[in-house]
Amino acid sequence: MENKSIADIFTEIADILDIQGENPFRIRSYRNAARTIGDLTENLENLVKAGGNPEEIPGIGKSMHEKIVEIVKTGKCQSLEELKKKTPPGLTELLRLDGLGPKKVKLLYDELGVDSVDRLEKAAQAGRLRNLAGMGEKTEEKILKSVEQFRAGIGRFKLSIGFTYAGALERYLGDVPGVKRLDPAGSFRRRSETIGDLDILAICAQSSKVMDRFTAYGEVKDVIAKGETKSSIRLRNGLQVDLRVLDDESYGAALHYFTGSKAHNVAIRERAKEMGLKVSEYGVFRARDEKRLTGASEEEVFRAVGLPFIPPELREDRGEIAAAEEGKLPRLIDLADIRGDLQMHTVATDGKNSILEMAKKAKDLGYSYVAITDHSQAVRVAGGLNEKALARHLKEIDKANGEISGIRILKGVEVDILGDGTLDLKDQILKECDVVLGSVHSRFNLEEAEMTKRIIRAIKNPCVHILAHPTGRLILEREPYRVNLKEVMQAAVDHGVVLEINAYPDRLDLRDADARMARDMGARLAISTDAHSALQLEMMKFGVFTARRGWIEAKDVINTYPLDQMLKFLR
DNA sequence: GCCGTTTTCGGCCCGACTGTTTTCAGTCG
Repeated sequence: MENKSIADIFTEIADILDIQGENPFRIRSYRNAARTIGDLTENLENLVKAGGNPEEIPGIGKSMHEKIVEIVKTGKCQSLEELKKKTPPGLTELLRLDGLGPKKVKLLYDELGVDSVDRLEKAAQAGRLRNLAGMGEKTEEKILKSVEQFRAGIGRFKLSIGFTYAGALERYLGDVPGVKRLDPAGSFRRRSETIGDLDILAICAQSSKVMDRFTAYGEVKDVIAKGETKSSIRLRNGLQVDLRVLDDESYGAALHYFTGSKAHNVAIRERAKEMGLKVSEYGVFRARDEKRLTGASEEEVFRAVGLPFIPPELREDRGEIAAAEEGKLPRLIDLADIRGDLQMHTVATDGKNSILEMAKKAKDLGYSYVAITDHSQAVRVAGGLNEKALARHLKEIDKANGEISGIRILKGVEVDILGDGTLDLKDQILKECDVVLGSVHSRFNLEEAEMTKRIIRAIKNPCVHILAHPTGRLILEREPYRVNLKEVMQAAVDHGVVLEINAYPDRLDLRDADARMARDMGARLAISTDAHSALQLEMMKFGVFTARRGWIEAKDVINTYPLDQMLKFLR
């Protein structure tokens, strides 16, 4: 049983309770629990079976504990089954539609028997929604649009897509006269691995000018709303972008507010309330007389509630407020701390550039070392190398080192971990490499115990330095394979194997919360791009973002070390 | 349903916008 399945059950309970009009705070408890469980590294089923106590997890109390135990034991949750009897499960899907909340979903079901997206669409097309209380023709139109949107399957976007458009829009809007500031906020600013939309904040003397420019952007498909303070557009690829124009004096409060996360904001506001303050997107106010105290910068907002500045990547209500209060915020790693890149591919296998071209680009990025790590033979589609071919390739690397100065090219390989946990190449050739990455590219469907055993066997091989993309997931495309990550991490710690944060924007593997757990267990990390072209070496920033979201400091990451120290660590 | 250096009971963030309304409910972030 995966944690995600347990979290999904709690989310469904929350959705149904919402539709039934239950106590909103009870609903929030379920949603909070679902979020917390989704962030856990440790598998709850294993924890329960090992006699651990889920109630030690914040937001999990007696009732949730009992349900978790029940779900782990029976695969089901009786409370949810009871709820489903009264409210058809199809209704929760309707909640995913833009503009539809619990009240309208209930109304649609009670009055028209709508219990699916299909039926909703038919009812709307037949003009049967406009007669319902609180609905009219416009609502009907909006719902039809939402159905279309839903069908298009446009949900979340990888962070890298956000970068493409945030950058383009900043350049596009930046030269509008009167624009003083532009800041993308939201999950993008928190460097969340996926984003639902893009929020851009601006200070501009004449807001209508920047709004006009914004809604005329070349990639616009629809203008959803256009006003003096807020406009929304949808791009051709489905991404919604909001632009808000704000005042100087409340800019910091707004930036904090629109950066979120929602859970972080709630926690900050609760804290403010206890201090007799009120925090909103307009500033920090004294509660008793609404006197405005501050709000021009984020630093001021944090100071007003007695906290140092909390970096956006940490604002997930994962303990950052307590840490800030105790002066124990981590000194997060920066891109500038990175001294080398320890995974990349060349034309020898499935890369686009030569060894030298990769090294030159890395040198331009300011690195002092790179490891060339082409695939081993098992990865046939990539033209993986056998022992002979790798031996030749290593000679090529030696040669390339003679043709470039100012950067050291390390000899490496990404060797496949075969189904039984043995490696795809003989130890003898692996020993000639400075950097050996072990990774899984096949047989993703093993049972958890078998996969765990397989990977740990590879970790125990003294030739392996780094476990690459440890969970095999592809964001929005492929779930991680089933593996007991905590056991893998412990094995890595015990055998001095480094765990990778793969910076490829489709992977980001380990993910943030898991990297944090690994570090807490004493593991070292490597942040590597897995670049298949010279240009892709620039993706390092995505790995650094992930590390920052995982509370990682430079000292936890071996490719922030000078070459000698890094090599010493690998050996 | 969760939680507690004021509390084991009584709290639980805050405001804008939209569309439908004669004063507001619902949704969203």
